[in-house]
Amino acid sequence: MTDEPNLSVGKVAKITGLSRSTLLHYEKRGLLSPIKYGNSGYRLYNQKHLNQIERIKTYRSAGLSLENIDKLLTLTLHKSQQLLEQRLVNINDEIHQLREQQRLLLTLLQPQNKKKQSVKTVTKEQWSQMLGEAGLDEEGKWRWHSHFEKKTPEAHQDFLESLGLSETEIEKIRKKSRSIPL
Amino acid sequence: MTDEPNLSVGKVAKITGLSRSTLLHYEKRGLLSPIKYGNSGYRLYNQKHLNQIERIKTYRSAGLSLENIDKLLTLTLHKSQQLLEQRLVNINDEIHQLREQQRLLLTLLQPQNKKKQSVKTVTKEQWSQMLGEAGLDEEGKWRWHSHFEKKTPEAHQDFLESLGLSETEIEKIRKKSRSIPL
DNA sequence: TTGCTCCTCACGTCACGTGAGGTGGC
DNA sequence: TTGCTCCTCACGTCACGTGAGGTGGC
Repeated sequence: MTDEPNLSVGKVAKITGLSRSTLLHYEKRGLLSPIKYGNSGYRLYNQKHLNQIERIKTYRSAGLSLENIDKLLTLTLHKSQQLLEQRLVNINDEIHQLREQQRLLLTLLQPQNKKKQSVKTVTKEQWSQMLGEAGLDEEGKWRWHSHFEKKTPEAHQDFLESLGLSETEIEKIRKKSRSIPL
Repeated sequence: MTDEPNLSVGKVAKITGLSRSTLLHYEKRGLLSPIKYGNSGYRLYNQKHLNQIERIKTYRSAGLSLENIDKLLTLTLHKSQQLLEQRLVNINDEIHQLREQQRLLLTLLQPQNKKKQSVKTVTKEQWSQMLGEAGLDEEGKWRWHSHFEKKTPEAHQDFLESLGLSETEIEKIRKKSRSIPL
């Protein structure tokens, strides 16, 4: 029950699911400071180290860099939140980039195959058709756009981008959405 | 009008918008073979090289690795397509990972701020509400799910994931979607 | 003594960027 | 001769992985 260090790297590696080299890497980066003893240089870890490792793992699985994790482990709560929020923004950018890459690939593949042109993506036409089949007429569709735009404008932009529309086309739709009285 | 090599690295860099080091890097990786002349070792590029560079740039902006680009420049059309399609699949995986990271970050930020919990993401409730406001009743919403599921099942899965639903919840919705007669 | 775990370098990965130190052409 | 561009290494980045070569504990 005491917190005496009694775990070797190998054991910690097994417990945490990380590799030995990863553990040593975190140590070199200053994120982890196990106790060394004797002239053999063996490392010993205790429960606090395990907790620290779990925190690091959580942050890593959110895609944060070791540099930022280092800050998160020491900074104030407020600053930490800013870092996490910054990461959220970065993720949005990354997703946008990937979507653009997808669109480019689809145009590159276009000439040859027309059948499965949209692997997992939906086109504007398909979307419109589905809303129609569900029972919405043109006016209903615009009411939907309008609510979407009013409630979460950024998500609306995001959604339109996911349909592969150009910026000018998106702007048109959003403009019209805003002009409709609710 | 002949295709004599007459462009130096610096000029090619300016024309293509790539850096000198990038050009040299592509050369080292075997993607580009400018002509060297004299004992000065100066490189000269011609129009064919410029075309090659444009192809490389296109593939790079689709997120392909230099290794795969090397293959794309030599392989058969069929094999090339497979590589591009593989990249499409990878992108989907990457987007899914980023979405999971977003969800994790939101839960990490949750305790403190409840107001802007969804930066650019829409929740299931919001979505349902918007469809309702546009004029769809419960039955209409399920008709919509059903068409979505039938037309593009993978995109349906993708969409539900983007709302932050759990796998089991998604499976429930898709199952119900499939059971509705169109 | 035999395994097993541990240790410390050091180099490789990926797509470049950034110098350092030196030479060629106008 | 002065700039300007060019050249070839070589090392740094990011988060580790993979040995090599050697030592400590049961």
